[in-house]
Order: sequence, then structure tokens, then C-alpha cells
Amino acid sequence: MAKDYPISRKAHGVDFLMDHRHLWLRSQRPVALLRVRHTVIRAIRNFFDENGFTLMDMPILVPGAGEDRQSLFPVDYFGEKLFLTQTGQLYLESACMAMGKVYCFGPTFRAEKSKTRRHLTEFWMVEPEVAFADVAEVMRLAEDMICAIVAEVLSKNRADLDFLGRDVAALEKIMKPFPRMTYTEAGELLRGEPIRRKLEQELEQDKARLQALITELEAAEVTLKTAKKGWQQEKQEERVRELREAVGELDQELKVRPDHIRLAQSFKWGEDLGGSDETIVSRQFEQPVFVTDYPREAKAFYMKVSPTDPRVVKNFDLLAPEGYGEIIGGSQREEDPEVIAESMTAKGLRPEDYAWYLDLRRYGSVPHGGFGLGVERTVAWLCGIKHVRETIPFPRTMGRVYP
RNA sequence: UCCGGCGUAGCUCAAUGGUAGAGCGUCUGGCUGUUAACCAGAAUGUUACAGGUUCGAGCCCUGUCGCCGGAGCCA
Repeated sequence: MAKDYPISRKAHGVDFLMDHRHLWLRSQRPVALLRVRHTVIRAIRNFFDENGFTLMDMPILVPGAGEDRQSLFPVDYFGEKLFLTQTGQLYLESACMAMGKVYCFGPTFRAEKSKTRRHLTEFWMVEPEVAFADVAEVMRLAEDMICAIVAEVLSKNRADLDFLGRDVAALEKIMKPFPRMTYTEAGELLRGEPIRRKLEQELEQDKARLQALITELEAAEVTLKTAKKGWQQEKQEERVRELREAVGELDQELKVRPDHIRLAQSFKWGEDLGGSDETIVSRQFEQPVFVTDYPREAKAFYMKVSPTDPRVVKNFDLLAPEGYGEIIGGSQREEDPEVIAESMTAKGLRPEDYAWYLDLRRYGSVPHGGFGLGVERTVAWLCGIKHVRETIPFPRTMGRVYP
């Protein structure tokens, strides 16, 4: 090892490690995580390839928005303004009309100004699209795929999961069918008295836990001062550092928790579920949970309006358990070009910019649907780590593009 | 864009408004078939940046920048 190798065996902060990501990659933790990532990607490809899907690569440079305009990355294309793709879905739908069962798998880009543990500006997404499938069938597909991924990771990456300290038993419990609830039901759960009481009780317990940790930390600091030099002192320092980290982390979490409870209680029908809401809902289950039938105005223009309730669309989100939240978003697609054009207008998009997409309906269409799975969020969940930035070799976040 | 936190030695972090420190790393010497060695000694700072308050600012105030977490939005 070179004398001035920057990464020592001692503790380092995230910022320092990320600045040296090219070398940090050589450490055991990144290796374990990225091996799991590889298994996840291979499991996904195998799953679709073995189930009659054809891989169709979709463009990365695109002329317009696939989801929403605010999160587009502009690119200068010989003087013309193009964007980096947010989803392959719209294009994929045209391939679906040709080949029936297709999927695309590639990087996607969203200029969301979100600095959270669940967000990257560049992330990988797999998107299947199935002809003649209704939303229930698409959900079954998602369920089967998740089970296939979990099984593959459990069989190929035991050692990596153990190294990462992952509670493997929680993954072994994953089996279909996953629970299903509607958006409206999720809202009732969030706004309800029982959940409020439960959350507040948990908050009190965690506050007590924080106090206990602080007391322990103070005691450890006193011990450190009187510790003998040498290995005893080092060990005690390690202990103090661990406790400080635990205290800081819990303290920060407890600060936002009351807000999250308040947000859950103030759930208003018509707004999308917030990240904290998803966390709360997903914590109530040991399995991934489907949340379906979101309000039309909160969701994308291409989702099929429910025949039984025009206020909602035939969509679903899949929330990973243990508080990990959304890893999949999917839906049946609207077939009526009039309805799509109307939704576009309502969301400030111009139907004429999507003429080719509307052509897919105009020149004959069949019921179809699909979903998108975020690879990094899935890996973070499977590995039991808190931040997605470690699940990709060189993460791109709002504040980091180096190295 | 908004809210909160942080920014001190190469790294991890201390320092009731009163002389900037520790551990690790580095360097020097010693000891030892060492495995995160050990012992003794040494060097190392524009306390992110720019102003302000004060007899005195790492600490208080204002602004800027950077990072972390969260909200909105999302996979």
C-alpha cells in the first residue's frame, strides 16, 4: 500500500469518503454493496428474459418531459435544447404495441432539488410494459419480480448481507401476495387516531432511548479521560465516537418526527403521499405494500382514469417495508387520446408536443400497463442501508458530481 | 426554493467570550519476526470566506460559499 494512501483504517466522514470515492471503492463495504447491486440487475434481466420480454433500449436525449417539466436537465444539442430522459416509458409504449412484452433498462435523470437519502439526480430504472395487461396483472408482475430479486440476492449474497449487518430474516419473510390498500385507505390510516397514538408512543420511547444514549455517552467520556494510554484509550475513543454518532443521528431524526406525525395527520385527499407518509405506511407491514388508486390530479397524465371512480387513476406504488418507502411506481395506461390530452392540458403540458404519443392511441391501441423500479432504492432496502448514494459506484446528487 | 444542522491540524473530533488541543497519521530515535505493533520525542492551523459587536471572538450578530439532513417532488 502506498504511504500516502488517503483512506486509513480509522473512521472517516461521508464527505471525505465521497471525495475519494475512486479509492473508497476498494473497501469492503462498497464492494459488498455493489456486488448486491450486480445481483439485483442480473436478477431483473433474467426475470424478464425468462418471461417472454424483449429488451428495448430507449433514447436518453429527448425533446420533452416524461414526468414533469421542472425536473428536466437541459442539454445543448447543436444549438437545439434537448433534455436528459426522465423515463423510457412513453417510447417504450410504442415498442409495446409492436412486441407485446418489452422492457427498458437504463439511466434516468431528474433535476429534483431534493437532498434526501432516497434521491439521486442520476439513477437506474427498469421499466416493463405489457400489452393486454390491466393494473392487477401489472401488480402481479411487480410482485413476482420483487420475489425473484429477493430470492436471488439471498442465494448469491449471504456473505455480503452479513458483512453489511443486514437482518436477513426480514428478507426471508418476503413472499407474495403483498398487502394491497388504496390511496384513500392509506389516507384514513395516516389521519387516524390509532396511528397517531402509536407514533407518539414510539416518539416518546425513542426520546427515552436518546436520553439513555446521552447518559451512556457522558459516562463514556468520563471513562475516556481516566483511561490508560494505549489500546484501552483507543477502544474507549472508538466507543465514544460510536455513541456520538448514534446520538447525533437519533437526535436529528427525532427533530423531524413531530413534523412527520403532523404531516400524516393533516393528510388531505387529493395530494400525493409524502415521503414521510410512505415511511409511516410501509412501517406497518413486514411485506412490501401496494398503494393503489391515487387521485388523478396528483399523478402523471398517461395513467388510466378509473372506470368506476373518475377522481382516481388505475395506478400503484410499491412501498418497501421497514420504512424504506417507494421503490416502484406503475399503472395501467390511458387509451383514450381525448382524456390524455385533457390531462396534459391540466398539468400545463401541450398535447401538440406529444403528437407522436397520441398517435399510439389514434392508430389503434390495446389495454396495456407497466411500471418503473428504481434500482438504487431497491439495493438500499435489500442491504438495509440508509442512503442510496452508496448503492451506485459514482453517485450524482444535488451537491456532488466529483469524482 | 424553503426549514434545520454543521464547517477547527492530512483524518476523526474536543475547546463556560479570556494563551487553539487530543487521538490517529506524518517525521526522528529506540525496541521488536511486526500483522491496526510498542516506547520516547518532534513538526503541523488565515478555526470555510467577508464584515460587525466586544477590552478581548473558534464561540455572539449579518452576509456569502460548501456539505449534511428534512420539506416540496419523486424511483
